[in-house]
Amino acid sequence: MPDIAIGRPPLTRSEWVDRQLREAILSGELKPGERLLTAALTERFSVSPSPLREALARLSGEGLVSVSPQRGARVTPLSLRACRELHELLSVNAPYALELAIAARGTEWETAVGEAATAFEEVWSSPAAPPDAERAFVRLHLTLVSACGSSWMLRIMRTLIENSGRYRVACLEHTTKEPFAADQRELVRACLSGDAAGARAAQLATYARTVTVTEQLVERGLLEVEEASDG
Amino acid sequence: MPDIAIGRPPLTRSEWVDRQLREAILSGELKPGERLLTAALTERFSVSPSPLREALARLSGEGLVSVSPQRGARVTPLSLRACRELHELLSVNAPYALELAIAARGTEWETAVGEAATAFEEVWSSPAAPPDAERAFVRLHLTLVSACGSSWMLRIMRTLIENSGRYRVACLEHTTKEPFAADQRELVRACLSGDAAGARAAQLATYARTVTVTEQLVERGLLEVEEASDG
DNA sequence: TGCGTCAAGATTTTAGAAAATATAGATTCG
DNA sequence: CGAATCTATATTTTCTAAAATCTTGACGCA
Repeated sequence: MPDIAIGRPPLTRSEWVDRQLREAILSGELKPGERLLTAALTERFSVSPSPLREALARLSGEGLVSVSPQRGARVTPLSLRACRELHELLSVNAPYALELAIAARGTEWETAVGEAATAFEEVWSSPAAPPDAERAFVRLHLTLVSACGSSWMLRIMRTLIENSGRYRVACLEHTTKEPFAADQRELVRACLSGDAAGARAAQLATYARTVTVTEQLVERGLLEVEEASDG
Repeated sequence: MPDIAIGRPPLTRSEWVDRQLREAILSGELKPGERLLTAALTERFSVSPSPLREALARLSGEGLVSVSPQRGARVTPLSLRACRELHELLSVNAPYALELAIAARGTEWETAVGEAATAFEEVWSSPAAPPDAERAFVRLHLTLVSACGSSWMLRIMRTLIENSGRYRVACLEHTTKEPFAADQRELVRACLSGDAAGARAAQLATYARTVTVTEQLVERGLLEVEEASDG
């Protein structure tokens, strides 16, 4: 009966497992397509099936894991199609969210953005591991849109950014970070100076880049994605 | 040990409870803000806490129920703010989804739309109960965007439409259906004739109408919404 | 050899009860 | 009398174990 494996439980075990799993998936430790065996996970996290299952249900709702009714759960596979869909949705929603955030910007938001940008810069200007870089990326982007004033928008953006992050991490393992970092620098500059058009352009550039790089990686066989099963 | 209370379980009990709860919430039987007591629900559905809790976790992921860590779950309250946010998001995403669907339209889609439109007309031209009307509405709109080719878009649209449906049901209980029905007729006509601009206009009209009517209902005290708690 | 059937094992899913946590009411102290 | 504390109760949350379901591989038959 080890109290709790490591790190403090946020509140409930279910929530704690949720975060652990999310982190493991986003970092790529649990690989796309990998089966999520109840037995293995209850052992790993020292919890019983109930909270584990609840966490899986939540993650499934966000698209990070896929569950088939009586066949268990697995980390949602990567696919070119999903990559394009996600970034298409981001292209539609993110500019709008950012526009709202910029229009409503205040000192509080600006300092938060500044801090997130600094953290981003520190990680991305050093040879940090892709998962760490991705964490900073997600933080920066969520901070940027946090002032949009719409909790539904935030919910959707969070889901989209997290899911797209899985592709970004994959990209960063095979290509240079520079172009991405440049996009984000421009994005932050534009946001803090109220340049909505510039911000929009920078956002779209990053999304397009992620899709392009992903496509290239798949072409070169460096990234395995789910084969399209139409039948 | 009554096998299963009523109606056949789709596959797992968890899924079955999910659908029952979803239906009860969307129809307004379980009212906004109402507490969802574990004991009461396990009794009502003749299931144990495990599948119930899993269903609640999923519904919470879609915004239909709100759970506070150690304080239980409740039907997510209605609020003017959420209503505006939802329809703003619909205004951004739905036209895009519909544009894709119209561009990719085929005979299969057209017949499905036709059937959904017929079912819609039958229900909306008679004095049916709002929940029945809403079911037909959701079906029609999901069918319309089903051909968009993006499963992520469908996921988001489904969530948005279902949540906005709670406000539509509330509206229909106090106002005439006519204007809404007219919007949908125009929407269907435009879609089937490939008129993307007209379809977009009809969509936006419905969304705007829902927000407007909701605002009026709240003003007149006919609809109770969560008071804005900023602290 | 190829295909359908059947057992054995693995895995998910559920139940029922126990543990942990929050809530409300009564009590005591200042 | 008011505030804080404590106790009893209600509720959520979790665990253990059992039931249901799926998967795998072997066997028999055409």
